[in-house]
Amino acid sequence: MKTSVEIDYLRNLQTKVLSYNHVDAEVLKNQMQFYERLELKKGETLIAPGQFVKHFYYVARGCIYYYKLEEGEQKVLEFYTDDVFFTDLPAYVKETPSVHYLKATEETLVFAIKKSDAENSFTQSHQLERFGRLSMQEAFMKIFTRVERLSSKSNEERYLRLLEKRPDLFQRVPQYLIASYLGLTPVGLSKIRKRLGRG
Amino acid sequence: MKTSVEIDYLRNLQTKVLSYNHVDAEVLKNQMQFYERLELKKGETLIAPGQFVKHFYYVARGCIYYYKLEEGEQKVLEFYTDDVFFTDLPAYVKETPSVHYLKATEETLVFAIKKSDAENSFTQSHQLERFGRLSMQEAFMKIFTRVERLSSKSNEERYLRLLEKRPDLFQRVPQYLIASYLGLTPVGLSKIRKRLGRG
DNA sequence: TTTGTTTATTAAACCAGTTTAATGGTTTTG
DNA sequence: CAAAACCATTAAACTGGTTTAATAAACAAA
Repeated sequence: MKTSVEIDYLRNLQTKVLSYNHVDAEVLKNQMQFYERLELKKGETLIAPGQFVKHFYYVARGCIYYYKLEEGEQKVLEFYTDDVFFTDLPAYVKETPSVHYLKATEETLVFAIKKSDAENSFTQSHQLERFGRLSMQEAFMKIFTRVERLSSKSNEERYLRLLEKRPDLFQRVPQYLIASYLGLTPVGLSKIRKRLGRG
Repeated sequence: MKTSVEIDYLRNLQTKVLSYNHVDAEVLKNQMQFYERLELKKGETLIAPGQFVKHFYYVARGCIYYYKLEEGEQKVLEFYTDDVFFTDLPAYVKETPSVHYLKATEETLVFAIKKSDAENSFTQSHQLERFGRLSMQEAFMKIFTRVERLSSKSNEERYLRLLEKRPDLFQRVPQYLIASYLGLTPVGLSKIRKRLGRG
């Protein structure tokens, strides 16, 4: 599926960066040149265990899921959908082989910036360095609220919250991946849904 | 308890900052002047629900636990012990009243920097801004591995891991707080310990 | 010292999830 | 279009935790 006139996704990326901190137009424009466009088909893998993670990514459109294989079971850590930054941070930061997968659940457009380019631009621009700090801070806060919910809410409450906060996921992602994300088996999630009358 | 010659905790704090990024001696020395020394007695509260969180903190010595009251139950999110940074980040960032507690489990020494001072120094020094980014990145990675364990390890495995990684906690913190941190009731943790032969 | 308070353990009943397996519906593909 | 692959649901047996309550042990205070 494609709109007749393609959206300017690079512009969205710029807007995203600016939402964290002001960056001079020239610096920002220059920064955009480092981003490489990548189209992923449904089911295509961006990162697999053993690989080094040399890029930071931005999902322009589509959905990437981040998971790990634990005793043959997929354990979903996160879904990255339209207009967010992501990477496999442990491997990216430590420059060790990944133990995770990053895979598209649907046709997905991402932009990728090389680690060396990203780091150079942080060094060259205090504004971009701040963008880096604030975006990392936001990522921390998101995952923090997740830990908070994991430690104080029931599975049922977390299911209901996800249904409310990210209803789109239930359309675009198979239920067994959502179950895994919620820390449940597909059977367990099905029982909860039954109990709630298919809420 | 006190050593005959008091340790220079401010020097430890400087070393901590430098472990993230180089900062010119003069800038760092100047930065230290913003830190206010706070001594907390056992059980003393640093932050309680309803309060605004105007500082970022550093535990020089002792232990602070970070928790929330959920239907009358303490839900422990983290223990901050010697030589780490912490604050109630959601309230600090959003400047809304806290919904958490930060409380000392023992006699604790903390250094506090006002948010306005911290932000000014980030603006004035690119080096400090980078320190901010990298320390936030480290915080993210720590909490990320926690989510990973919560979603793929059993309670028993998480108990054993905590025992291995932070054995000191079991000496200085009551077991029911550790149980809460692990997402268990005190009874549940006791059963696991029994099963493992008081490992 | 004794008394009161806090903490850890145990037991028993219970429950929200798991595991395994079978069924049926839906989507993909040759 | 038919065949194959994938996915959600259900049932039944099971399990690792919870809840509640009682007991014991450790600690603090007077």
